[in-house]
Amino acid sequence: MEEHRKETRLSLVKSTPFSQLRPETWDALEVMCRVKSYRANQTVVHAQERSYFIGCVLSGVLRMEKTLADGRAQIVGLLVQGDFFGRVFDGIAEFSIEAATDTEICAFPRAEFEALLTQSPDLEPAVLLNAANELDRAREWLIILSNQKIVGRIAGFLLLMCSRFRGIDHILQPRPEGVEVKIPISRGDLAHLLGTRPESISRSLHSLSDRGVIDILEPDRILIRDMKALALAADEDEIEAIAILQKLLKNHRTEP
Amino acid sequence: MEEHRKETRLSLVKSTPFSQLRPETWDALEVMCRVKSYRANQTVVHAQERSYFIGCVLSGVLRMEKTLADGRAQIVGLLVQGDFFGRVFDGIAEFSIEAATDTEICAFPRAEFEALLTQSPDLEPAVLLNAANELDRAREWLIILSNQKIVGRIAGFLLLMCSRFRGIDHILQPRPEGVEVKIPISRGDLAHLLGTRPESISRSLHSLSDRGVIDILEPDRILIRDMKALALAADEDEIEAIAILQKLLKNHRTEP
DNA sequence: GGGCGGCATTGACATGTATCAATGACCCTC
DNA sequence: GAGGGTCATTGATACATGTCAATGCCGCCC
Repeated sequence: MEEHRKETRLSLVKSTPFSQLRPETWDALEVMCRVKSYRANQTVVHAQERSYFIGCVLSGVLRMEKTLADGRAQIVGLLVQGDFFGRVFDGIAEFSIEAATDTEICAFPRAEFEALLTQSPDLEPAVLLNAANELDRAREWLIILSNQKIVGRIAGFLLLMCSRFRGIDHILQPRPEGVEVKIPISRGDLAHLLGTRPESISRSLHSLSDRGVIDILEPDRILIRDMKALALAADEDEIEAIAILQKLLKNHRTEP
Repeated sequence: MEEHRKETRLSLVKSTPFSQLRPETWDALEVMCRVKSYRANQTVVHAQERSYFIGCVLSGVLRMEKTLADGRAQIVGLLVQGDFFGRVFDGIAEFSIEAATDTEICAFPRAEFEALLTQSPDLEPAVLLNAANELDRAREWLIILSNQKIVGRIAGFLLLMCSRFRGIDHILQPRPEGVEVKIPISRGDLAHLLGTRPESISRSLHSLSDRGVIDILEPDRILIRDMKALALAADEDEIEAIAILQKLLKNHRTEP
């Protein structure tokens, strides 16, 4: 049990936004938190319900969802190791949170968390910064989703994974040929997340693979070979122009 | 000058998220803030630059943008009366902010704002709640953008305007026939915001108009006649089914 | 007043993507 | 090992949307 607490603290320390916490506050946190486990597809927080804890992800991946009027759910974000969730000073969650994979979270009783917050002024900037970062991340998603073409969205998604999940080894692994990304959700969920359909995801992914930008090792393991080309694909379909140009050159070579 | 301060306070009090502030803090705010004016398309905050103030919108509309690698700008959100912007305890903005229309903002020097924050503990929940609300709003945008069909995105956009800009009379006006929404940005910007092109915006808007869901009084003045149908269009294209059904019935009537 | 430029709209066309249907791979259970 | 389920993939087709081009409207400046 003592071992588990230490592990918990370790995971917390690793999370960037809260890394500015002072040692004495860590001790307090260590006493407060409880580790909870969830299985894939289990619901952690129901939308519109009062939640009595603030959570921090220790392992696994969670998805935030909004349930639409017709019953379908729209994914609005993913949570990974080190991410906090739950509304401080308000208990009502706007979005429900479900485990995408088997998950361990660290739960802080909300009342105690808030009390700690008001008591220690040095904690406040950290929490606010955390909120601001979360906001920026949500806006990153916005940019990806505003991409007209699906290939662009997928490229943006992969790049976002790289930038956000850096250092989380069960998701991102550097290799000599490139970077391997583990997609923590199914094609269907990914399609949903990017505002499209599984079929389109499949096609776009294979299109990128055909161009040599990525390798599909397994359906959920993507190897990024050419990060620059991927960035081009995300920002614009400038890559298309390059591909067409290359094809033209090739035809020119083979023709005579 | 004294008059202007009173007006400023009035506008601030009207803003929902900060409405929980105590009177004594208002006095402090009132002393601190400076009113600044911007003309349409003027830049208020440059991305990646250190900003020395926290802003609150008094009048007009601002757009938050991310400048992409290729020079184009992607709009990630709109700011209206009562919205705060600027990162507390950090100064570096991730996104640039530009005036979409002529704008008046209230600027708090960042250092003083932060000092005030640490001094008065009752302010903290308000600021955190504000951040959380902002986050939820960003995720609302996400849901709208994840809509596959453009009509759905526009419907979602109009509904978001209704829910967010309630009470801001120069944007939203209740009328006997419905609710009039003033679109504060050009078709091009709107298209950009919704991840599409001006032509598609135009077509979708007129499609909704043909169905009687909305009226286009002027290009930038939309009258929502049937809020329920709009919600259906946003959530799903169930409205399509209705339209097809109605057309079938009409054909059936005219045929014999 | 006339010319100019920006904006919204419309049409025709090409392209991308959703949709439907079918297949194969994998995992789980029996 | 057989059978049923889910998931990824692929193909064919219809539809929505991007793209290009042309028009008309309006405000601005000379």
